[in-house]
Amino acid sequence: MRTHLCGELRLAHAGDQVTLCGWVAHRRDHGGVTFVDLRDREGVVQIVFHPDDAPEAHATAQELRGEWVVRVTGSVRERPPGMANVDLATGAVEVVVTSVEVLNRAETPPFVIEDRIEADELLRLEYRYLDLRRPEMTRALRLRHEINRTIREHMDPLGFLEVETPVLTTATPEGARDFLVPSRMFPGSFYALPQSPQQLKQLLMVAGQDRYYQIVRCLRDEKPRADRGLEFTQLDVEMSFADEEDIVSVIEPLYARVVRETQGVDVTTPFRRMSYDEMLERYGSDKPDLRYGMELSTLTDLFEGSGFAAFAKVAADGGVIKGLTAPRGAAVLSRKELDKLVEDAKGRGAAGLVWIAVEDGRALRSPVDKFLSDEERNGILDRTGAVPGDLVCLVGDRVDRANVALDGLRRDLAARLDLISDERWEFVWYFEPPLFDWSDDENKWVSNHHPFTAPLTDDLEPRTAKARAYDLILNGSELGGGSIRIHDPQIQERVFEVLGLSHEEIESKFGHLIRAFRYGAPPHGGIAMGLDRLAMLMAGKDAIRDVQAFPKAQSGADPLMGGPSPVDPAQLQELGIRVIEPARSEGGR
RNA sequence: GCGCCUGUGGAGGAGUCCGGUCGUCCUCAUCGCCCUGUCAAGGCGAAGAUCGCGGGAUCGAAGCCCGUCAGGCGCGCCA
Repeated sequence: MRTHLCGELRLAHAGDQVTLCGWVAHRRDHGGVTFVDLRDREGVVQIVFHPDDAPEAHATAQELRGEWVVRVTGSVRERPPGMANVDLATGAVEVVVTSVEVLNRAETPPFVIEDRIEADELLRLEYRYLDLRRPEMTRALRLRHEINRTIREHMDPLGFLEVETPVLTTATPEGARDFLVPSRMFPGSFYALPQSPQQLKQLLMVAGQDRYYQIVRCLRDEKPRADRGLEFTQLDVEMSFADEEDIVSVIEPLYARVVRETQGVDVTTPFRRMSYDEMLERYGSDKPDLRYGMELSTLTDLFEGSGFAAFAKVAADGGVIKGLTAPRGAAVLSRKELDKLVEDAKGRGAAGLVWIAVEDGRALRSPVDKFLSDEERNGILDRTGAVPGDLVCLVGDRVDRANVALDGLRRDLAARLDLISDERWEFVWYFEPPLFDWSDDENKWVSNHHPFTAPLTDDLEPRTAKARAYDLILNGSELGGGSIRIHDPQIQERVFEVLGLSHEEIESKFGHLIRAFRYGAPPHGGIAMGLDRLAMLMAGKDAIRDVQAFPKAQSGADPLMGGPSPVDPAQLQELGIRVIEPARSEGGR
């Protein structure tokens, strides 16, 4: 039907006779000569209709409207001198049309199909098939394709087998809320959609499959965010006879390659590494953005018995005084903005925030300056390294709350002070996170990663035990994480003990896995990497929606297909399901 | 579950604090006419809206109050 693609034509094609198919992106009618920008997936090329040379085609060209689908035949020629369009990949040439055929007409689209037009998010989702025609969105789809292709090219020679795991699986009590699928064959019972193929990939290791990977859809029925949806895709990996270094040595070159191929940037390997504790100490976060500095300092000892009562009390009660220094912050931020920082810190749960503007001659300007001794003033300057023009922000609170507040502050200030470079790709691993977390809700210890995560040492004291787990962070986003798994039944038993699980619970929740492990489980470990987020970062976007073909709205609704929707009563009958409250009235969407 | 922001011709925005002169304006799209080298073409003209929805106070509401729906961002939740 066609000989070439619109977007592929170059100077080398000059003189060629071509037939193209595509959508009318723009029509420029000069009364005589008429130009049309013809678009397909590969790009846009200018086609020219001359009234004298091809009167019939030119007449048809007058009728053409935006998004009509046409097929044209003509010859490629170099554009006349001075007429080239350097902004267009095909801009050196144009196609002189001899005949044109309208394959389909189109209604006027609800928004212009152009990158620079920012239509309403909802409208874009409703008409996703039009939104995806925009070159920017086409690029996003291609980016995902390239990432997937790169993964397969990387994993195959390393001996990884791509194995599919079921979509209909079993509800797990741990972790996120499951999406449930009612069973017709077993009325009253439900399948669950996978939150991840965690247990299945471990079973594949027991099955002797050695190295497994899968690009797999996972689903979690939790409130979506800009960087996390109800369904998402992960690169799931599991390796037998593997330790941390084996996992890292598979993932690092892959991610370096993705950055090289999609950004044209060489990132250095090995990636930076930090212990979880060090990361929290230095950045107040388990996913710090290392494209800029502003590391946190701890000043607790400086305020023991201080004249500044608020900090003295925090220090006495076992809290911490931590802070960061915003370069040029005092020079740039207004008083109003400084007050906003305090409000934001409170909004993040901290008791408050103290800002200290450093002025010339080591003088300080701060609401609390009058409470500080000279020793404290000098201590602050020395410990933080602040120089005139800088802004020092201090938070005194329980260590977790201080970290949360300062992490948020650090991110906000970096953006406000323009410290973030779009061209830097700062990977960092953390290792040795806590094995357990205390759950206030359940009033017991729970697994930080999951119950099969191997402890770092014999220490299983929940307050201090560390895990053989790891996370990879890029530019302040968590890309993924995993762990070395327990293969020793006795250690597994002790972990279950800490988690307060009875033998009955263990049997009902994890019986199949435990049983499998009795038949010769190899030492193994793995990792799961979020691909939506990776694509989002590589595309320079703020939301994973922008790198998904058909995303849902934040409510979980699907504006394109109209789901979720009520179903026919007969369908419910068959499943043995009665709806208690009608989900939502008609037209409520 | 909670907090914040948004909703105005087909699209994006201004107008909303401080009610009357506002269904007023800008950019794009649409329709018509003109134009033989533009490329976000240009010129002239036209059409297009119960200001998300419901209620309330007011002589009077796009604007104020209450409720509600939808979208976005965040907290809780979730790796």
